[in-house]
Amino acid sequence: MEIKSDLYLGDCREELKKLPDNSIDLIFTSPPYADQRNNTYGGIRPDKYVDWFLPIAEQLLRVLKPTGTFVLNIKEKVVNGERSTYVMELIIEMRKQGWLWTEEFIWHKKNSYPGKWPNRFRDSWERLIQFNKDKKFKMYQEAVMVPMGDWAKTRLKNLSNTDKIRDESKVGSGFGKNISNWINRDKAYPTNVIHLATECNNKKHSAAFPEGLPEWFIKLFTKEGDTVLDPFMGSGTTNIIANKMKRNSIGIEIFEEYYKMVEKELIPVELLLLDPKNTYEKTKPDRRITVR
Amino acid sequence: MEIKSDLYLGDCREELKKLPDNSIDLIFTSPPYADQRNNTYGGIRPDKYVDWFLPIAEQLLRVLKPTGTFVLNIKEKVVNGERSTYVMELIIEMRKQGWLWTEEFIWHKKNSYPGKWPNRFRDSWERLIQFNKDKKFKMYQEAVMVPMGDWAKTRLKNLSNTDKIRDESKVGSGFGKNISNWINRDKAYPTNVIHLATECNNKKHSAAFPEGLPEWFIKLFTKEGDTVLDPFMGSGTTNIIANKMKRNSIGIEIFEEYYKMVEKELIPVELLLLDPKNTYEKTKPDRRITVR
DNA sequence: GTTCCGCATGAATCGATAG
DNA sequence: ACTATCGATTCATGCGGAA
Repeated sequence: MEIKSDLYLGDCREELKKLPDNSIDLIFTSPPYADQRNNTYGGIRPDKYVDWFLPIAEQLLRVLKPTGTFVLNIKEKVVNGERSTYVMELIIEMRKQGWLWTEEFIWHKKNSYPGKWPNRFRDSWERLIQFNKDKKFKMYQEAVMVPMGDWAKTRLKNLSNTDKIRDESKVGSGFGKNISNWINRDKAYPTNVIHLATECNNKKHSAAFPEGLPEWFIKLFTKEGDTVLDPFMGSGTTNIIANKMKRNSIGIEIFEEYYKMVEKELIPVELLLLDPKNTYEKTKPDRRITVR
Repeated sequence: MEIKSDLYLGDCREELKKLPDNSIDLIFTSPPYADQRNNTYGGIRPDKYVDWFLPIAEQLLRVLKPTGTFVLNIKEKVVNGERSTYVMELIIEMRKQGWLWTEEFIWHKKNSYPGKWPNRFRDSWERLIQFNKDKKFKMYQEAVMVPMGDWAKTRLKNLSNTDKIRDESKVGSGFGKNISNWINRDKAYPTNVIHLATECNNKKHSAAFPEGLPEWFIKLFTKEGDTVLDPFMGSGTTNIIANKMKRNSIGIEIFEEYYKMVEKELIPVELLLLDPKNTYEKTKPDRRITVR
């Protein structure tokens, strides 16, 4: 199977128009938050945020397949001691465009930014808002099942390495055959709370979110050969992970430096995928998501 | 110190009018969620929820002290495959009444209700929305501190050079007050994500939330002798915990059976408090909150 | 080779100071 | 009065060098 990654350099308000209707299976993106990342999209003011995002949301609605899903990672900032309301207003307005607000997942960031203030604690969670075009969307729940209970974990630890390799060589289809007989009873469906630490220490690419985050949603909402879009590509975490998981990916980035960086990283990944010996699972077994 | 608990039997839309202005330090409540508890508040439909709640919110704004806090425990239900928007609309409308939306805490329910749906996972979190009347409200952060992570113990023994450098570069006067913050510190401030299991095995009453939840917020926003209000008392968890923590409490309940049940439970608590040997801390040391 | 330990830093937020 | 800039605060994580 040939996996493609298409990158666009430019403002997604324009670049999105180049994509055909009903062509995307999953949109996973983290737009610049209000007054954040001022160097790229010019620091959108909280009170202008909804107006700025709505035309983009309309394009996203057009390019998404009816069975597809849009996952929006966002969090409102504090202004003048209060949380801004632009995220809630955005959800209400996007519903008027025709989006269905299916669910809100919580990303719990265990290592949230430190600080002490007289009137508030550290903010350690972000929203992952799931939108759909249609009530009938595709969801592969089995792909993100997690081991149940502690004893299951210890037994997994005691498995031989060969068992682990065989296990992990079957991505998307759950666990490997040889242990599936007894592990099957001990898998549970996850919840709508996702525990992941931020990667604040990665020197190569300091991404807004850890790889595990797009990985989880790509597993849940797409299968191999599907197409993933990130209109605010940034350091390209979504696209790189999508490619490693054998999904086609489309990325749009306004900032040339980021664009070229991602381009450079995606080429080796593609060469790697062409070699049948080098699968994502064998070379990077440690990339498995840790969701509790 | 004499601790009182006043219970009102009736509809809080009427009963709240009996309370004086600016008299409450903390309102902690979990109102009937839309389309539930049909026997009491008549099963408020999601599309009528905001209209139903706003007059109550106005009364709450009136009775709350300017330094007080209102914590609203709520979660929107799924209607027709979509999350309802009434909670978001409520926040937006309450701000127009004069409420400040200070923060949104997440209650992560570790043992959420099991279940499986084709297009959705278990819902394991609820909103705890903090409203205030004024930017200057009272908050006793030290009361809810949690044990620090492991690294801190070793770091406290021999402060790293980084801390000294960071300190000196900013303060200039060497390690003075900054270091003293770290000495003798084995606790850290919590975040805005609260981990508590739901109480699934409480035989007497099926409360909307575990005792630890009101306990945490009572610790955080009140001191002994303050007054806590729950206008939707239900099984009285908030009031009973408040009394055990030596806070005055006011509860309003529309359903007589609940009202009498709470009344019966509160009397023994008050007798207990009159005996100087029986303090909350001595008799119930295990009630301390477990938040991670 | 493990394990241990030092180290840098992150979608943050507040209050004071300056224009 | 209202906005822009700046310093101070503080904890979990993963890396790399040391034991």
